[in-house]
Amino acid sequence: MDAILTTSAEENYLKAIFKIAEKTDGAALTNAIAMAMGTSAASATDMLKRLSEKQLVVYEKYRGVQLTESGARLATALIRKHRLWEVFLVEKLGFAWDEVHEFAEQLEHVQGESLINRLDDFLGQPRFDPHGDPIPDAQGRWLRRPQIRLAILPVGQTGIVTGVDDHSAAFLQYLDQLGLQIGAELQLIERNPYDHSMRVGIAGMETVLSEKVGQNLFLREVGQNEV
Amino acid sequence: MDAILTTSAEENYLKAIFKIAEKTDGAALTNAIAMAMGTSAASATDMLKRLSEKQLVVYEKYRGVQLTESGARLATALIRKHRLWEVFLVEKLGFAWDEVHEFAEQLEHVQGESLINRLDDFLGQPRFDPHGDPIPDAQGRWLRRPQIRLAILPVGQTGIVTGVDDHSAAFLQYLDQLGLQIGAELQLIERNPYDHSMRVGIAGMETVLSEKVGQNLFLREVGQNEV
DNA sequence: AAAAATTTTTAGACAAGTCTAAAAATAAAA
DNA sequence: TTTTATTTTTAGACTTGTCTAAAAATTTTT
Repeated sequence: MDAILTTSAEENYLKAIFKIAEKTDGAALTNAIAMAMGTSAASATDMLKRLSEKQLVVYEKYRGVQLTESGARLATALIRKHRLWEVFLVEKLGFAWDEVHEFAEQLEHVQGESLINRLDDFLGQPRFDPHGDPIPDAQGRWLRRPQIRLAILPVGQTGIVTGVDDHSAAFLQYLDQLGLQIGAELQLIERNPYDHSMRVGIAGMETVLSEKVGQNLFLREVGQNEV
Repeated sequence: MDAILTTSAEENYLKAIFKIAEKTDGAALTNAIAMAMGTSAASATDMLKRLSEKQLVVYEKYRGVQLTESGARLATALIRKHRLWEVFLVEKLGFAWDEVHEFAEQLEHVQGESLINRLDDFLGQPRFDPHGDPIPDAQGRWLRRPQIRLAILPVGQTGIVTGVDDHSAAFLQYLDQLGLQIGAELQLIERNPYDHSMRVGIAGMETVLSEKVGQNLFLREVGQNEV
């Protein structure tokens, strides 16, 4: 409950650990963390010890770390801040969804509970950010939506774009160009058995998307169409 | 013209130097800087050397520093950011004018030209912050308004509150309580020759204000009233 | 199960920003 | 003008976060 003092660097590590732990079974290995942070394994080891001293992770030599409850709470709060600032940047300041990440990386470290809660209210308590990622509420709870990658959508199915897995500017700009913003409708007409590329319909137009695009695009299924 | 990389600490020193230089004749002594920063003179000396290496100040041993053109430009940009964020916090998030300083201290260090310019547009390019301080534009130009301290306002004169010199929460809250927000009208009825306290009219009510309050309150004179 | 490859940790170093204590320079007072 | 007081600088140390190189532990391969 008492506020633990953390530096920006510590917070960034916590966030990286949180995201790694999400994909694995809760543990994060030193090398994976170093990779995610773009630092050396030696630096990561140093930081893991520091985080361990602050009781934000449980660290076991050669076994990596696991977030403690307060560590996870902190990471979640950080993600909340990041995503709310992204909503602000897009909705209020008019930035494109591929321009906001770096700013949000900085803004998420601004300290002060009341600031982020007031921002949340100002924005109308959005539950998803401009990339479709869920925003935890003040208690750290988030909504999960049923969504499926385009890559595994059944042929003939129609879906609404709900999010992306790849957040790179290059991918987001490509989606913009295709008219595939969040909320756009897409129909999967045919999947090529050779390279798994897909013929799709977007706003009445037909295009072909690579498997890579399919792997990085999330949809909500909305209905079956005859093939 | 090329962007000089600065740390938050360096930026804070630049801001402090700028404010000291405003009050003196352009030079800032080591001790004054240390005092403003709440650090030791030794630490300040270290930093002055660093800023000098980056060509942000001209440093002369035992003589203090003077901002270079790029140093002054950076300090001005920082003040612009601080004050624009304060406007955002008060106008958009609904904070009181005594609550925003600490947040703005953090927000002013968020890097990125486009962010602050878009924020400026979003806010309607305000020329004054919630405390009445002028906000430099993107070119570093600011408006100067004719204003006078209540302490030297002639008796019988009416004024509109335009700003404060003391930005402490205690003072700002006291002003709130008196109904003395920016834009409020105040009439100086009488000045006590013994302690220079003042009998004033605010919104039809009479109160007595100390000289200290008078020293920290700025007004625009709007008219003569018979005594 | 031993050898090879990989991962992780330790050791030692560096930069930024801070500190205290002592030395040096400047300014003020006698 | 000499002494005293003040200001400023230097010297040495500490913390955070980083690095490289080498050592140690673990995992994988044979």
